[in-house]
Amino acid sequence: MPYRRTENVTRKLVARHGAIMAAARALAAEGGLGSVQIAAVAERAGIASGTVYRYFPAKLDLIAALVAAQSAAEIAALDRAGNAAPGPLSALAAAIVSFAARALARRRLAFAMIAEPVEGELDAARSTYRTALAGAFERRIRAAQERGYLPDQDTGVAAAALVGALIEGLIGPLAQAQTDDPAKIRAQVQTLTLFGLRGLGVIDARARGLVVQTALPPPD
Amino acid sequence: MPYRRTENVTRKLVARHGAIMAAARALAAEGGLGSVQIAAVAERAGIASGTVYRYFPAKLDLIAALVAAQSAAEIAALDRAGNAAPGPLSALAAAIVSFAARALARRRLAFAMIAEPVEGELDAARSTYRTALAGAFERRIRAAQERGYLPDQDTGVAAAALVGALIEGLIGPLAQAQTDDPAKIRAQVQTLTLFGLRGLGVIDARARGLVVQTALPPPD
DNA sequence: CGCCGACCTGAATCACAATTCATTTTTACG
DNA sequence: CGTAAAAATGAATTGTGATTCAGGTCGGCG
Repeated sequence: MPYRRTENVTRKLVARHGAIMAAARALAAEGGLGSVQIAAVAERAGIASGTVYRYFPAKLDLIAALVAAQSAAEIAALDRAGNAAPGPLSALAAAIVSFAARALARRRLAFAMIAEPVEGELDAARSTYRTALAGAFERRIRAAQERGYLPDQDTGVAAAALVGALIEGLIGPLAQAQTDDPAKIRAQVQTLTLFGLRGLGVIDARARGLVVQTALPPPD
Repeated sequence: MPYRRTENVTRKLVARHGAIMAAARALAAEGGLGSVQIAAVAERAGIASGTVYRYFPAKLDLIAALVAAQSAAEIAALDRAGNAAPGPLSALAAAIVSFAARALARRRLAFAMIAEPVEGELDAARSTYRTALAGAFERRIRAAQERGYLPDQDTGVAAAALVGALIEGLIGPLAQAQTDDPAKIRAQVQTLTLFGLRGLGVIDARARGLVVQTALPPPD
């Protein structure tokens, strides 16, 4: 048996897988999912285009992996923020603010992941993310509702509306004119958070101090 | 002068232009903008693919025309609904309900027009629609705000959030599971209208009777 | 050292639609 | 009818990227 996959080789393979993902992510962050082309990814990762296919059977799988990773990271952050809050309503507010602030900090990438136009098949990969995101918010909404903090409502539709309002308000084409001025960003996040909370039925979110500290730019 | 473009011929040309647009529209309604392919449009319109190019210099122009027509029709309907209302807030509510009900009645087409993923260039045509739509809502919001019916807020961001909430709640991937049951549809429209009005700062939209009659399916 | 198979390479191939254009058909009118 | 210009046709061309694959390279091991 003249060949055996040693630890050393395995490490190298894993590193390459990571390099491909990182290259794809970087390209998406710069030019959107449309810029994630095999040739470009390969060049960026310092390998030949054919090599990409030794790690991902097709481009679609690469994109799917990218979206899944990003999705998991965002939802984890959002859950973390919520769990650190004292009550259901402030958990909801924290989740919203967390999502909004992170999305704004990486507008292009966030847009690519969740809203940017791409051709058919590819989109299926992303709807997973939207669904997961809405699900995460829906859990919070339901929790608050059950304890009487929110009026009765269809939590599924409400969660979708919340996600839509955040996406469109933050990263959609309509918000493209925004600057990088931190004050403006903070104001935008507050406006949206307020909109979302009010929409869900929170009576006076501002007075209740739910919309206070806009989280700082995320780590990672 | 052996050839002159007669009235008769002109009529035929106009009819063809219309047939092409109609074919494109039908395809978009069935399979989304991705299905709007020159060959398919031509076949549907009963002409050869090359002929399409005698009416539209490029596919992009055809799509742009399609979106523009649809956009104008939707915004006109929305304005009409608003103008028929007695006050600013009910105008806003009427506009929202109008948009929501019409979109639900033609979910696929509405989605194609405003939210469905498509490749780059093509999307530029659509952002016009989103912008126009947000603008229409923003005018209503500002009017209500000026007369003290709504709290101070960034009307641009608020309008975008409203549009986002409606789109995502109505026709986005998250809402795909909806049935055609009229009762459910009405409930969904109400939930979203309520969400939107509350989000904008209307204190008790339901009690004020703003969210009452969900408009019947549109004509056209 | 030398061999083996896993790995990598990147030019060639394939797929898919938009777009072109040489030809054919239609229309108007003397 | 015959002719000229406009219109229409649809097969061929083009462009863009994904995907393949016939070699070349590399790491481990006897």
